[in-house]
Amino acid sequence: MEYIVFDFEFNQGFDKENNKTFSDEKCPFEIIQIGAIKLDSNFNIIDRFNSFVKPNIYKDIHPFVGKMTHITIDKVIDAPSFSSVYKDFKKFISNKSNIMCVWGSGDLKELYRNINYYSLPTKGLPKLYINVQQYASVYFNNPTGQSIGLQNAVQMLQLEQDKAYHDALNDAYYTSLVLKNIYNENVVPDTYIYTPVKPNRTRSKTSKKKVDYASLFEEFKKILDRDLTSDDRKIIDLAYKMGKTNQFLIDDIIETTNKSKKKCSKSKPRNGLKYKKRR
DNA sequence: GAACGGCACAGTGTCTCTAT
DNA sequence: ATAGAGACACTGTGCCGTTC
Repeated sequence: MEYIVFDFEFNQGFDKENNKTFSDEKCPFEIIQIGAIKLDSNFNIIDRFNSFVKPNIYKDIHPFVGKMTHITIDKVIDAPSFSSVYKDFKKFISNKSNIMCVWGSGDLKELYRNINYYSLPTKGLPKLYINVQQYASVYFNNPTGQSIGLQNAVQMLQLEQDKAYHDALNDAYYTSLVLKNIYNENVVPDTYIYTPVKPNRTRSKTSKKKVDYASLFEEFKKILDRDLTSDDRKIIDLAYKMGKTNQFLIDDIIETTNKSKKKCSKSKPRNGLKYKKRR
């Protein structure tokens, strides 16, 4: 039994004319590099895989991706197609009973999404996988819901960092080091079941509600029977948003309605202000 | 039977983090 | 920049029991 630790670099669509990111719903992240490390059962490196993938969905490298990964269009333009690299990658995996190891579950999801996009067969891909990030978060006692980054994990383990991050092969290498260092009997492979993201679960920009400030200010103008100053507008805006949080409702008011009382007893009280400015 | 409250649960929105 | 996950807070809804 061997471990296949892998990592991908992705590209996204970028509209140069309008300076905007766009995405194909079927495949928002196109794989442009596959890097992998093969480990034996004692976590010794026995093989490596590294290949760029010629972009087909998004023909240019997204500036954000280019800046972070240092991948330029020149590096990938003559690279083999995804189907060709995928075929080689499956050869590298070699055995269906090997265990796939990945930093976060996102890479696996995107792998399957890319495979589905090109209608390629998944037969031969191992079903068992280890999400190293998940186990690392537990290992470092990260608060629930807060997953640790790869670089942080490597730093916390005081491992040598002689390779650049955000390179598929290097990141796979660092992931394999982390796995080797945190591995214990509690680290058990899980079965990966690909579930396509339901479009209605993702937040759509069109359904997001906006505050009708014109009507809101007009209403206050009528109530106060005067024009509003810029300070008035700021206060109204803030009060409107804070009001929606119910943060200044106190027990006495809550007890008047049983429904609210129940809700408050069920929910943990928050500390401090509930209203925060959005990023 | 209608109205209401208690309760449980599903759905939704927000925040914060990660990934590229 | 966008996408996604997980935690949490809150809302809506349906079922059931109680009261009038």
